[in-house]
Amino acid sequence: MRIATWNVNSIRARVDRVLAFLERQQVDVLAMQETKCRDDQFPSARFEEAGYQVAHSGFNQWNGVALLSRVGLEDVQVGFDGMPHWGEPAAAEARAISGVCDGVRLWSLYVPNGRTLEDPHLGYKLRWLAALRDTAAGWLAAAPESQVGLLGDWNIAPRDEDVWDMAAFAGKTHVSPAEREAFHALVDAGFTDVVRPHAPGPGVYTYWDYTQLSFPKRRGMRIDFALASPALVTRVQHAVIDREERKGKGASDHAPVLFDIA
DNA sequence: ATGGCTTATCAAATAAGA
Repeated sequence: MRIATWNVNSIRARVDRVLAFLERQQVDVLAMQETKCRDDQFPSARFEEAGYQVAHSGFNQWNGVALLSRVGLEDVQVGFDGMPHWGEPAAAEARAISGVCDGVRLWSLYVPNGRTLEDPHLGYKLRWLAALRDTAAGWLAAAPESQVGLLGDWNIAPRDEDVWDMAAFAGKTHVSPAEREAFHALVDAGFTDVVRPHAPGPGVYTYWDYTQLSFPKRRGMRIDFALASPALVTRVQHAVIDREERKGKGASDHAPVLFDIA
């Protein structure tokens, strides 16, 4: 089974490209982030025609997460227990959706950005990650053999080599100790990055800013990850970051991240 | 060096991304 995660940065602007990607890479399950639309605007029919079941959560033009599966999509859940709220009035955002695909519970996660180190959004980001850790740790405590994948845009560069130049990120989010600790708390809870061993750095990224010719200059960030529970890790055979999808007209600023399980 | 692209939105500036 081939599983992928991709921040598509608007599904309506990218649907043809996503369909071509699914065909080219023969993807069985795709977790998408930043669909940037409401449920009624999501192009479900296009994916159903291609043989995929669809689950989407989107409330407005911000955020939005989805799952596509051609190997079954059962017990869909929107949000996770204890997921923090944001905004005025405070409400749950469309940043988490999951379903069971051929026995594996896969999550599509869009971790809050954080914006700046002084912004309240950073506290929201850290609370969101802490709540995810607590809830996900509970799943493994209750069922240690459960197969769970936490896939998505984490908006964190866990290592210095995960950004093109640490000096350029001095005083910025995504590389702060607090954010990195929040990421490692998930790892410590039993969720392993299944892609890095197959796509080691330095210089290996999943995101490149649209501005300043970042992509051709190879100035990127590794911020999209697929983390797997212990029972799922043992099934992983291969993984790759599809850099080709960042090329050309109409590309998302993120590249898809794929892995195969036996 | 200033957010220098890209997307969405009550459609022209603004918010958000990271």
